[in-house]
Amino acid sequence: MSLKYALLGFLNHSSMTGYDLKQHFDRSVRHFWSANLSQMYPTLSQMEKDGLLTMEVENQEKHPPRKVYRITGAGRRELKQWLAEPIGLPSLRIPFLVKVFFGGCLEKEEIIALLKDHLSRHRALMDRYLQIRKEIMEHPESKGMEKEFFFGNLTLGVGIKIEQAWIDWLEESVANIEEMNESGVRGGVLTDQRG
Amino acid sequence: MSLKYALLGFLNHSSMTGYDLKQHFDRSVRHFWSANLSQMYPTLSQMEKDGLLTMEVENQEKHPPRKVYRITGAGRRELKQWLAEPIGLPSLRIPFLVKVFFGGCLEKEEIIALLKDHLSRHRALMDRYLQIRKEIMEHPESKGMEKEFFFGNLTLGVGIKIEQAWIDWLEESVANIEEMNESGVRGGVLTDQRG
DNA sequence: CAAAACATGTAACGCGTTACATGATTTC
DNA sequence: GAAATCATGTAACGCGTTACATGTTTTG
Repeated sequence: MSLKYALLGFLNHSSMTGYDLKQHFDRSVRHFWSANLSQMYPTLSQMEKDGLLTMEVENQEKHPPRKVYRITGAGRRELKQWLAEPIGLPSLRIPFLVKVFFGGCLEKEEIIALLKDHLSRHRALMDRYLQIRKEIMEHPESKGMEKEFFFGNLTLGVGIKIEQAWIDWLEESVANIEEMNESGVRGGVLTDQRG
Repeated sequence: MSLKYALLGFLNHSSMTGYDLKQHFDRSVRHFWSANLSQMYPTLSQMEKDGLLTMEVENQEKHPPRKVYRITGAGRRELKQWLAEPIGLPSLRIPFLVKVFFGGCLEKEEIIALLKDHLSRHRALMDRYLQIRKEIMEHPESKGMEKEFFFGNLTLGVGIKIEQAWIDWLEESVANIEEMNESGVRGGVLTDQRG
C-alpha cells in the first residue's frame, strides 16, 4: 500500500484533486510507480475517512465540481513515519527472463530475435530517461526548486543505471549466442528440447 | 499469466508433481520469478482441464498420493508459441524509490540511514547471486548439462548486473548527500517540507 | 468534426499472498 | 521432542488493471 504514501507525499507539498495527482504521478514518478485514476479515487476517499486528509468541494460552472484534498496533521505524521522506516526489496516478476530461461526450447534465431527486441525496448526507455534528465537540468525553475528536483533526479539516476545494465547484458548476450553459432557448438546448447 | 508458462517450461523437461515444481522454482528462477504452492495447485489442475497437461496419481504407502503432471502436445505447442513471441517491459513498483523521492521530508541522517539499509540488502542479494554462480560453475554435472545451465546462468548474469547498478548508485548517493552536509548546502535540500 | 483535457466514479476480473486445514515421516 | 520434509488443497484478502458509465469544453 505505497500508493497511499505516494499520495500523501504529493499532498504534503500542495493540496489538489485526484485528477491533479494523476498528472503528478505521470510526470514525476512514472519510472518506478504508476497509478490509475480508478484506483486513486477510492483510495483518496478512504484516506479521508481515516482522517489523513480533508476534502473540500469546489463548484465550477464549466466542469464538474473538483474535490480538493488537503493533508492533515495525522496524515503528515503517518507519512513521515512510513518514509523513515526501512523497507525490503520487492520480489521481482520478469516474464522476459522466463523466456530466456527456457530459451533451450527455441531456435537460435528465435532467441536472438527475442533478445534484440528487448534491447530496443530498453534503449527506448533509456532515451526517455535521458530526455527527462536533460529537461530537468535545463529547467530554469530548477534554480529555486532544489528541494523538489534533487530527489527526483536521484531516483532517475538509478533508473538510468539499471537500463544501462540491461542494455549491456543484452548486447553481450546477443554477441555471445551469435558467436557460438560460428564456432561449432551447433546442435549443442541451442537445439530445442523436444518438438 | 507467466506462471502457466514457467510450469510448462519445467514440465517440458520432465514430468513431476506440484511439490517438485515448487523446488525447481526455488532453486533456479527465484531471482526473477517466485511462486506459492497455493497458487500452483489450482493452476495445474486448470491446465489439466485445458488439455495442456495430463495427470496420473501415484499411490504411496508412507505419504499422501502424488499427482504427477505430464505435458501434452498441445502444452508443448502453447509453450513454444509463447516463448517465441516478444513481450513488453513489466511496469515497476519500487516502494523504496517512493521514499527516496519524498526524501525532502526527512532529516539528512534519516535518508542516509535509509540508503545504507538498502545498500546492505542489495549487497546481500549480490553475494547470494555470486554464490549461486560459483556453485553452477563448480558443479561437475555442468559438463553434460550445458543446455540446462547455459540459459540459467545467463539470467543470473542480468541479476548480477542490476544488483551492481543498485550498489553503485546507492554508494554514490550516500557519498553525495553526506558531502553536501559539509559544504554548506545545509538548510537547503535536506530540510523537511513541513512538520 | 474529432480528439484531448477536465472531472468524477463503479464493477468485474486477474494475479498473488497469507492464513487455514490435514497428517505421516524423517532428521536434528 | 521439535523442526523440516513430503504432499495436498481451500478461502479470504490485497492490490492493480480494464471496462463501463457520464458529460462539458477546449484545441487541432
